[in-house]
Formats: sequence, C-alpha cells, structure tokens
Amino acid sequence: MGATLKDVAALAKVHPSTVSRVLRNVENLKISEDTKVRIFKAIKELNYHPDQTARSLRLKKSFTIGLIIPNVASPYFIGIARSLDAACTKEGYTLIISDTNENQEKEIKAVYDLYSRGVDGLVIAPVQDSDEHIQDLIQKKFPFVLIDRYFDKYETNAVICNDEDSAHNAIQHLIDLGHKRIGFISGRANLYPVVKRLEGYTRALNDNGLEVHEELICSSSPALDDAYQSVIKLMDLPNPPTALLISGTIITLGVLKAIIGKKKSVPKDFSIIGFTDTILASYFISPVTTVSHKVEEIGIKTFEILFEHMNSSEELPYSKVIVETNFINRDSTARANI
Amino acid sequence: MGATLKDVAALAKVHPSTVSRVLRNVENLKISEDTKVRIFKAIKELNYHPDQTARSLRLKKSFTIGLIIPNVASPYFIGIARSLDAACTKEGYTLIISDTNENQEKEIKAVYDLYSRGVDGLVIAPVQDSDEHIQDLIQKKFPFVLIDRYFDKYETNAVICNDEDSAHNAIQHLIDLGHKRIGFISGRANLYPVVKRLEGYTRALNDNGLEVHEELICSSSPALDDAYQSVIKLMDLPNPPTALLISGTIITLGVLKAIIGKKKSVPKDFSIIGFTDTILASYFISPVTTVSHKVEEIGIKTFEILFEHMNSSEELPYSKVIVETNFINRDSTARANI
DNA sequence: ACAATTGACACAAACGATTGTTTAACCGGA
DNA sequence: TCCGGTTAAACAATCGTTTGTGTCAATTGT
Repeated sequence: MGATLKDVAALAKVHPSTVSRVLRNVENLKISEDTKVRIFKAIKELNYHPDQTARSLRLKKSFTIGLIIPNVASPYFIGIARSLDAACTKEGYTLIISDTNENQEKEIKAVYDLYSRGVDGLVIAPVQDSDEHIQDLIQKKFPFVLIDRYFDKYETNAVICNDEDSAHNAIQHLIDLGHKRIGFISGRANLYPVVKRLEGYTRALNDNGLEVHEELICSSSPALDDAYQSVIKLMDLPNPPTALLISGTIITLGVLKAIIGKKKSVPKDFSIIGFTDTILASYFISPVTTVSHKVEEIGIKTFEILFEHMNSSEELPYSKVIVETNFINRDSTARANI
Repeated sequence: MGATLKDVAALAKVHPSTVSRVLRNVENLKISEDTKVRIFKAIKELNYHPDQTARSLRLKKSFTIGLIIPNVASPYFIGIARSLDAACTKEGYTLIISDTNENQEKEIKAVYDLYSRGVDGLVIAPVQDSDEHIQDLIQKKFPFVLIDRYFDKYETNAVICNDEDSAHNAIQHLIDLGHKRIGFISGRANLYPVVKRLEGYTRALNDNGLEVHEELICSSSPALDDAYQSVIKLMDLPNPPTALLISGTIITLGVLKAIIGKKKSVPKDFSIIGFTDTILASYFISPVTTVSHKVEEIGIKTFEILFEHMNSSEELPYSKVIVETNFINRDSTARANI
C-alpha cells in the first residue's frame, strides 16, 4: 500500500506513537509545535492515509455499519439506504449494503459475513423465513435495528411503519367511495407489513359491516408477472372486485399490466391504491394513489437508535419506533359505479 | 467480539497456528485426523468466526471491492451494482457501494475512504468534474475499472457502452420516419456518454444532410424538473421539434411531464426515444422506446477485468471493453405528420 | 544400531495502528 | 550540587491472523 505510520515517523524523525498522538489529537499530552509541523509535513509529503484495517483491529471498532435489504432495486429500500447513508456519513461511518434478493440463506450469510468483517452494527430488513441468526445477534448483544419488518415474538430495536392503520384508512377511503368488493394484492404473505396491512384491511371491512371474501385476497411472490397472474384471476371471477389495495411497487406494475391487458382503465373500471410510494408512481401508465412511506425519517431514526446502542457502555432497552405514512392522492380511485 | 483463534486453540489443546492451518487447509502439511476433529469440534462449540479485520491486516487483502456510483436511485447503476455484486459474491468478495450523488467532493472522499479501508479494487462511475484522484490511483497502480464514463485523455480499465453508435442508430430511426427537427435532451453535458451520444446525434444528422440546430440541444441537470423546463422551452419555440432523443431515465420522466402538461401525446405529437432502459419504462404514462444497456454484462465484464488486475503479480495492460446496447421498440415513435 | 528422513506440531515474528508506561532532558529551588 | 517536577518523546505490548522456521519423536533405510 502506501506509507505507514512508521514511514511518517522515520521521515519526521520521531517515534510512530508520537505521530499517532498528533493525528488523534490526544489531550493532556504536550507535543512541541516544531515536531507537529515536521509530522504534518511528512504526512503531506508521503500522502499518508491511515490504514483503517489496522485501526479497526486495534480499536475493535470499524466505523462501518451493514445494511441488509431484500432488494436494492426497490425504490423503497433504496430510499431508506440513501437516508441511512447520509446519516452514517455525517458521523463518519461507512455503510455497506448487502442485497439478499429475498433469499433467507443469503441473508444469513450476509449477517455473518458482515459480522466477521467487524461492522459496528447492523440494519436488517429480514426475509422472515427464519430467525435463528437474529436470535443469535440478540444473544451476542450485537447492536442491530430491524426495519420495515418485525418479529412479534421477541423484542428488538425496530423502525417500522403503521401499516395496519394505513391499510385501514386506505380501505375506508375506498368504502367511502361506495366500493364493496375490494381486493388485496400483496407479495409474500408472511412478511410483517403484509400481515399488518391485511389486518387493517380486514378490520376496515368489519367496521363497515362488509364481509371478507377470501377469494379477493391474493398473496403472490413479489414478482411482477406473478402479481399480473393474480389480478387476471381476480378479474375473471364471476363477481370481480371494483377496487384493489396493492402492497408494493413492482406488484403495482403487475396490476397495471393486467388492467391494461384486459382493456380496462383506472379509475373508471378499477380503483386502486398502492403501498410504497416512489417518485415514479406519478409517471406510471396511470398515476397511482399511494400510501407513501417516509424513507428519510426511517433512515434517520434507524441510525439514531443504532448509534445509541453502538456507543453505549451500559445495556440499553430496545427501541421500537413507528413511523407514520402519508396518503398521496393521485386520482386512481373513483366512486363505484353501481 | 466472539471467540478467537487462541480460544479455539486452547480448547482443542493445540497451537493457534495449527488451527489456522487446518482452517486454511494448507497443503503439504500433515495434520492428524484426531487433532482436526478436536479443532472442528472446538470451532463449533465456540461458534468461532475468523476476524476478517485481522486477516486483512495480515494478508494485505480484504476480499472487498468498492463501487462508487453517482446515484443509487438510478435503475441503470443499480442494475450494474446487482450484477457486480453477484459476480463478487461468487468469488468470495464483498461489495461496498458508495453513492456520490453526482458530487465531485463526495467522490474524492469515497475513493480515499475506501482505499483507506483496504478495498482490493474499485469500480467507479466518475462525476467527471475533476480527475486528480483518478490519476492518483493510476500512479499508485491501484486496480480499478471505470464504468459508463471515461476520460479520453488517458488510458484506464473501463467498461463503457457504444453510445455514439447507439445514438446514431436512434436518430437514423427517427429520420427514417420522416423527422427533420429532432431535439436532444440530456443531463450534464460534460459526461462522457452524453458527449458521445451528441456526437452520434450530430453525425446522423450530417449523414442525412440535415442541419444541426443548436437550439434543439438542451443539457440540463439530471433533475426531473430541469428536464421539464428544457422541454417546455423547446415546445415553445416557433418551430418546435417533432422528435426527441432523451438521455437518462429521470430526464425521460421530465419530458413526459412536459408533454402531458402541454396536453400533447406520444407518439402522435412527439416521437421520443430514451436512453437507459428499466423495467419501468414499459409502465410509464407512455411506454418509451429506449436504447437499453446490458447491465448484466457490464457488471460481469467489470468484475472480470478487476479480478484479473487485482490478482495479477505482473502489471497488466489496461482493458477497455465496449458493451453493445439493445434497441427496444415500445412504439413511442411514429411517422412525422408533415 | 544409528543416521537420515518425515510426520505433527509449537514458536515467534510479522501486518499497522494505539496507548499505558518509561525515560531523558531540562528547569527552578534549597 | 542535588532533588523534585515538568515537558517531550521513546518504548513496548497489544489487537487476531498467518506463515517461515524450529523441534521432537517416530519411522525408515542400510
């Protein structure tokens, strides 16, 4: 590599430890102006950059945190990543993003890989197919924060959204427009947000004295074409829904594809509300009314919690933060034409 | 942290070096089955994970590579990142993504930060406002590959696209449809791909005996609203263009916004061709015909080159790979109505 | 039966930085 | 002159691995 502390020390005719102290600006330690100048000159001359690996080893701290998300192509997770990255940078941390592609094995590998690499903390949006690795982190008292998804069965740090209420409100909106047969399209059914949204959906129907029809609830894979197939099936029902609540950006595209494929239109034939907003939602074939997540806030809160837990000497209680959502109306809903 | 080599060695009643050799499966060194078993048992029991930081320090190799891109929200760069990440994982490398937000200062910081952190190689899509840090890497003989963008003034490893030809073909397509006034909308004009596309644009017009009108060439910032403003101006010209070549996904959205804002439609009033495809382009308000980049291939080629350069003892010549593009017709172009 | 080989491991020095502990030089005061 | 107290900087151990070199016993060859 480049120059080391020793090289700098040799050039400045001092001991490496002195260089280190000057660089770290150690207090209570007098260093003469003269040597300081010599040291800084040597650093410039050799273009010295401290070896972070050696520092990490010695300090047992890497100023690095790991982010494990299921899909880096998702505007939602990328939004969180950007916000988290900004927060990290501000405090001198580097963010390592690991993409699991919704694959549990990859997630487990990522956790242990990043752990071995000595990250100071982890942020995880878990696949939720298994959780022993999460429990292992808990038992190791390793600092981490769950985002978007959560395990009801035990406590952890977490930053999640008020999915239940958001879904409830969205459904209420559709009911207020006169819709009675409302479909629910989502990705993998075991994901925490999907579970909560479905609870909100069910509660809203119940509150309004409407029946829950199982055949209107479709959980597919998060793939566009699977969502497409689900919606085609819904539309082919003898008594198809007139409105849809859709969980996820890519899935929303699958829904649009199906509607267009059937020569129907939004909101004339179908009212739809999506979950997870992106700037792109305004520019879809039909702009889509969405429940928008505050990705900025999620990233900031997440870092706050993680930072606290990483830097506290005592053991802190877990924090569970719930971030509110915004309802963004883009007129993809209309009064039911009865 | 967790258990160390020493702990494992103590439990297995051997010397740490023996554990290390067993783990690394060193050849030419006989270890009895018995001790091997004892060691693996100890590893299991202590749930030992080697400290990569210490390994990196000793080996002067971190099995980590850094990717520096201007925008993690861009489907194009994220596509490359995913492909690169897959290639890295296959070879046991971890990818660190750093987002510069098209900011030169951040890029420089990222380069030195990752360098200090001991990445074994870098992949950079440079902002191209300055390049001393790139020259510094060259001089240090540090392995890196430029992607998407390139500096004509010196040689480096690079994986770029045939932007000049692609633009030429796209324009030819429009000319064949009878268009004579064709606009060119792009982000920052100094970017290599933009320069090359503009060259292709100009060459195509010349080839067909058409004049290049400076007022039809707009380079804005890469922001959606700036592109929007540019197009509004174009449309307000006394003699507006009938077709547009657009460089970039977000910019394409700005163009669509402008067209819709003016109550015009695609391709009836304007034929448009975008650069940089994404799965989303099919689902835009108007599906857009695009020049599609093979992000998969870019990622794979990039890793190949970097891998070679990282692991070669001798000094290798630089590789410059040019990846072809695909023209994806989504009927956002039509015959000019003269 | 004795030297030479080899199998199976231990020892110790690195990698580059940090930090508690010494040391050396200097100054003032008695 | 000698002692105590500062000041300024050197010394040395350490973080967890890796790896060249020793070492000691058992085995082999003659």
